[in-house]
Amino acid sequence: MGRAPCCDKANVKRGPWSPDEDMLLRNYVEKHGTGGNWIALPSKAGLKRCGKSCRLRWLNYLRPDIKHGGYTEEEDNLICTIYKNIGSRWSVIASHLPGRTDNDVKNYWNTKLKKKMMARDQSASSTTTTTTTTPESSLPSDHTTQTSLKVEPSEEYYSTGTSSAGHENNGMIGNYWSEYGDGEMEAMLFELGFLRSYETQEVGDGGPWLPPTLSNLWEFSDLP
DNA sequence: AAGTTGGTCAACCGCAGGTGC
DNA sequence: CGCACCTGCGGTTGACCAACT
Repeated sequence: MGRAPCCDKANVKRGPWSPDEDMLLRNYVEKHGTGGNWIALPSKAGLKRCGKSCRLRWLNYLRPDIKHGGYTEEEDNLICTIYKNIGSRWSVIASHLPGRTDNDVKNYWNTKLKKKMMARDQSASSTTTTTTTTPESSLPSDHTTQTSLKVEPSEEYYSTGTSSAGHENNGMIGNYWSEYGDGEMEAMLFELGFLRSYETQEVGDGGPWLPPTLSNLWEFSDLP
């Protein structure tokens, strides 16, 4: 005996959502919230849909803060950098892009960004300039082409805030620091142009890890 | 004009993991 | 501890549309 299906497939509507269905779902969630139970939500909202379908529709399309399309160069590079560090963990990648969903990021990567980055990698490999001492294994493969990849760091990255790891210098950066390994984080920061130079620091036994190159971060006011 | 091909994106599927009983 | 239920996730599918032949 297998697991019971999440819904009665014969009695739920499938396929594209109609404007009426969208309105029902939006109205219900805005008025009552999800109640932490997507399975029961469709019947309460008057929808003949599977709970999973409702959840997906809300998260990927109806949420008020959703952005569609219009990816910036900065977002492209951030997606690429994180992807090369952690792979296809779309929910993690999307969590670093305000207003973007995992589905959206995944689609964008598969349809556009992958090709774009492959083309960029190819052109990078055809050039022979190598300007850093960064370990190849821990960096995006196109890290050597800083000029073509250069991202203009934004105020957002430098927004004030205190990370759980005590990297009080940055809001977003601190969040990343608490999520990724120190080496990876440093590599990513260098990639994005936040570090003056990339150099690792040995961490002594027992001692608390200190952001080795926090002083190495460009101040927002004196970014190169 | 009709058929074909390729790109895009919303939606579905099935699995893994978390949680409560 | 084992089971059932639920959510979240990543991979995949399929409908739609535009460009091309």
